[in-house]
Amino acid sequence: MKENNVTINSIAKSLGISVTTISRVLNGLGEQYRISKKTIELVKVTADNLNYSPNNIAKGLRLKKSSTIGLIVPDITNAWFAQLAFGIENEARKHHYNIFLCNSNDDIKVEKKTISLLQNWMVDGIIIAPIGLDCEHLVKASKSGTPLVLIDRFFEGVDLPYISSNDYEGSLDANQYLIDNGHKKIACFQGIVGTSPNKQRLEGYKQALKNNKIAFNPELVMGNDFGFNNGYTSAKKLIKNLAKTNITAIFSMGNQITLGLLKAFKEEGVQIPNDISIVSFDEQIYSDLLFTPMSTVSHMSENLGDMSLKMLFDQFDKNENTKPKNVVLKSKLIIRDSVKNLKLKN
Amino acid sequence: MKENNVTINSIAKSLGISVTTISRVLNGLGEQYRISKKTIELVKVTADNLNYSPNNIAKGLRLKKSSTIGLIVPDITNAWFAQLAFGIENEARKHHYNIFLCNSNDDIKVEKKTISLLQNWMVDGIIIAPIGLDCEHLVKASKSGTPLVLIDRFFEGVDLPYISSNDYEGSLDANQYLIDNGHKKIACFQGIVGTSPNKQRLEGYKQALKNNKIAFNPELVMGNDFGFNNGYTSAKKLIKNLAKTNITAIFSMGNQITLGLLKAFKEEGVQIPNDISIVSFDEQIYSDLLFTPMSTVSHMSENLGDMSLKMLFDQFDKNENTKPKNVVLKSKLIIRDSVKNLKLKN
DNA sequence: ATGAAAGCGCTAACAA
DNA sequence: TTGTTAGCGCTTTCAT
Repeated sequence: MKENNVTINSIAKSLGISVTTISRVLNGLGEQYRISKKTIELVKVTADNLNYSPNNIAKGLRLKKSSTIGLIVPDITNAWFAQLAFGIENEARKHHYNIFLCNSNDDIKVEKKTISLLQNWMVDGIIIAPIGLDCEHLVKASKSGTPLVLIDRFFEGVDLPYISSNDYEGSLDANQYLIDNGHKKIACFQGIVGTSPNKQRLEGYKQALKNNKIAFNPELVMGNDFGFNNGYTSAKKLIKNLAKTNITAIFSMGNQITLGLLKAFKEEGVQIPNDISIVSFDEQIYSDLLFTPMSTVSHMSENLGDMSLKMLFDQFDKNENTKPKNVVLKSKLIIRDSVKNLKLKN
Repeated sequence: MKENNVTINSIAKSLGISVTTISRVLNGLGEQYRISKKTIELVKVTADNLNYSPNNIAKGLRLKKSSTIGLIVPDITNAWFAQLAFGIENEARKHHYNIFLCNSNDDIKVEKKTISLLQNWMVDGIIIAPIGLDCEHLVKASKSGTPLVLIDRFFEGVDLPYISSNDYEGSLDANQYLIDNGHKKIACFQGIVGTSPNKQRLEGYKQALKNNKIAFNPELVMGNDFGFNNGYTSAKKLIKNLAKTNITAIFSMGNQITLGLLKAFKEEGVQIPNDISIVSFDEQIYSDLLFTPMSTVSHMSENLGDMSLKMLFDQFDKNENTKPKNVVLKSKLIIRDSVKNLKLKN
């Protein structure tokens, strides 16, 4: 903690002027209160000389406003969330807001704790990519006066403003694309079971099968984590039984999963797309540069930061009749070389 | 801002007990002050029922301690810093500290502003990956009572504790490796000129040349940014004159630069390592999975978060004679397939 | 075993 | 044009 004892109080004393005047001048309210130019100048100069800087904590206590926004993501290491955080932080700074960064680690307990921690910090609002297993604590937070914006995931039938990716559609498209290329036995490498994006993506997978009259086989759905290791171990298992199972394609629900999976395939000499086809969620800057250019579902938006922050600020005005409109990001299938067309003879 | 009006004051009133007692009980000091078990129980239960949660801002003002740490990185989107942030945040949470995340965008002005902003927030300390162009403001901050830990970069002859990567050695190794493989005309794709890692890596490059009696040619050093686009455009330029210049290898100073460069080469059909060899700074989880497995300089440590936080906490104790020891992360050359051995006939 | 009161640094209603 | 003062919610010294 900085040990700068220069306060408006100390300035006031040393100048023989009241704190009010100091406060006013330093907040640019000198004109408004018709404080004499002499005084204004004097205050400004001495504040400068003494290297005064306001104590935001005291300000926050007084104003009941912290100029701080909480950002909760599952994992800042995930490029998608890093980009989100970057956008938000940059935009927030322009508005003189600070960002509390918190990782929930996709752990609902951590998420709940974090929410209340942030509330104790009197954050002016929270932007959160929720785990999605539960939303009671979110509703409670919102009701108790902490504006919320959900990002990436939302809750059906719950009145919390959100910016969501169209996970369902993205998944549907990806799997339809696989099916269009003649794939019928498609393994599904999933993330954390029960989380909202996982549910949506699984729904899309199932629906695509259904639309094409392919029976859903729960044994083809594997894994329970969005991380690299999950992809790696699942892939190793899959490779063992590849001949038996006749699986010809994989639908991967996350970029980290996909990397793990690629690593395993590389180690085992499995060729993509010759031996197995892949479509993966999450377009990345390197998707095109992998040893097999990856077909991906992209669901990023450049101005995600602006958008989410704006949705939050809109709530600050408390104008009940201007509820922020929810946003659904379009997802887009980017086709590259990781899927083999089984309908073509080769 | 949460509008929870439950304060120790309101509890005190409703219970007809003094705030002092409430405060003591709620801070677990009941025993110590020999408050009767009845009262303790009563206070705890009502606090719970009323859903009381302490106002950290008020606490901070009183205690002159914010339980908050500022983290300044150039760009959270860069995987290296994301990993750092993840580690720090996780560790900080265990100690009930919050993290203010700030991107400096490699802009020294932003860095300076951010430092003073964080100081106004009374952060208990700052962990920063400084731009490296200047350190006056850092020294000032440190002297004024805000403990600092520099990460990734440091300043020679300046008494600020740091955890640094051994950029110089890493660069020296990488370039020696290229030279050992018969490369003499090595282009250097650099990041932001003047920043500390860039300087160090450039030094390593120069030294490697010198050690092998190869003249340094400033025209071979190109670019001025750690981003993707810089790699891309520099590579495009380089390709145009590839035949003329006889450049056989590239030393890239950052992973994002390398991705841009790969993109350009892919577009232009330039083969790696046949047409040109590459060694890149920054090992990434996908380095092995690129269309040409990339030889990289790795300089990450798993427990970077713990370490940097610990260095900060050590300073809190203000025990002057236990100054934290600086740490230099070993850099390690990881050899893959992106360098051609020119000494072998093919 | 419990409480009164001061004060952290700031803002703003009210006064003059 | 400037100042007095109360109070944001909390901790802690000093009293009892």
